[in-house]
Amino acid sequence: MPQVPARQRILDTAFRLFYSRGLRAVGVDLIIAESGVAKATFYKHFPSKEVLVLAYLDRVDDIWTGQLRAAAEAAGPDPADQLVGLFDALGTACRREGYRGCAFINAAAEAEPGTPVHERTVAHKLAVRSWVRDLAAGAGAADPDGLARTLTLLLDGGLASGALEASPDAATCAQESARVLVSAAVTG
Amino acid sequence: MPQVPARQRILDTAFRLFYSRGLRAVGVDLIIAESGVAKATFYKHFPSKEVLVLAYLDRVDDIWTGQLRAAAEAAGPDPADQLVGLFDALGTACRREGYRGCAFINAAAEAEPGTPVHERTVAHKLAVRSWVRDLAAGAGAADPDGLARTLTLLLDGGLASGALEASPDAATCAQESARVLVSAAVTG
DNA sequence: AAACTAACAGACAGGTCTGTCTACAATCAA
DNA sequence: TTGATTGTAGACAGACCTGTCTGTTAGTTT
Repeated sequence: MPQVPARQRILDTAFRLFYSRGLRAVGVDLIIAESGVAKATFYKHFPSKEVLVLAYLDRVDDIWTGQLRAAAEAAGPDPADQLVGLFDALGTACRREGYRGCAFINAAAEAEPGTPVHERTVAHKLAVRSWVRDLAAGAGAADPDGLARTLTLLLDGGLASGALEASPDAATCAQESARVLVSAAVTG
Repeated sequence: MPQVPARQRILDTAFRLFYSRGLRAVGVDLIIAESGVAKATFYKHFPSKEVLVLAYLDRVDDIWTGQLRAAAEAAGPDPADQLVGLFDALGTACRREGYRGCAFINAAAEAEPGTPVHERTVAHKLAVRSWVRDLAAGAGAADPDGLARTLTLLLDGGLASGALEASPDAATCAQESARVLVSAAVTG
């Protein structure tokens, strides 16, 4: 009896390899070898590589969304504080060993528009922005939509920059700018 | 006598295909076929695919840097106006047919850290930020470094978002935020 | 005990990738 | 005319890709 089920081992390995090396750079043979699974087992759980990629993206979505919400809630009950606090998740991510930016942005860069991978990325970004917009509305922003757009721009910029230089300066800078923009949008 | 030299045809084709489909998705055979060139000719001008990719990135750097400077200068002589005006280049880019985001960010997503392609991307982003910092210093910002960091975050965020939804809302929103942040950083 | 399930091991097919190679044609300068 | 340059055309090698297939082993259920 395996300590960890085969499906889980495949997904764990895929998560690590896809994120650190990219989708096209990692073949199923490598995932099969590193997860210590038989090829037939792999294709039983994931009928094609694309299915595995989508499962990987779904897991990333779960994790990242959870981290954003946790960071926001840790900032206290005030939605305006939460809008600033969510950037703590960005700082934590940038500091993490092996950080390579946003898995969704990276995936979209390898997928053509209209493909499931690309659309999953669009859906993820829309969901995050929608959540930020709700916070902005709760904070009493004059233009919740605009504020959400701006803050997600900063967030995506920080995610993209973090992939290039591991310095967390971008994250703290994004957070400071968020503080300025939030207070300007709420009081104004 | 060919109207356009072979080297130019190869580079033009590579530019179009690499940008629209990604580096790994486009093989040299496709570039050779679409540029109407013999394989030996291709490898005479570009000893390896990576050399061609770097030449592609250099061209992107030339074009994008030129567009940023032109947009900045079109905003007038005041550096503070130029810091806001450079976002016009982002709006123009997002509106362009077949826009797929920042070629450098996309390239970095497909390249491992430490590779020439990745380092070329880092160098490009540093060069842009250095130029923005000079503008910020000229505008009399209290913290030119921080302002440059913030504005390039917005810029990269806009470039990344634009790859997902073709709407130019992100660009105008980024510009409005830039206006707020610049005036806050200059007067403050 | 027999049947079923899940997993293992790995050969195989058909395709694509990069890069090298040979052979041939056109142009231009000495 | 001869030779150098630049190009075309395409076969080829060796590696890697995804996905299918056969066959074996171990544990569970009936």
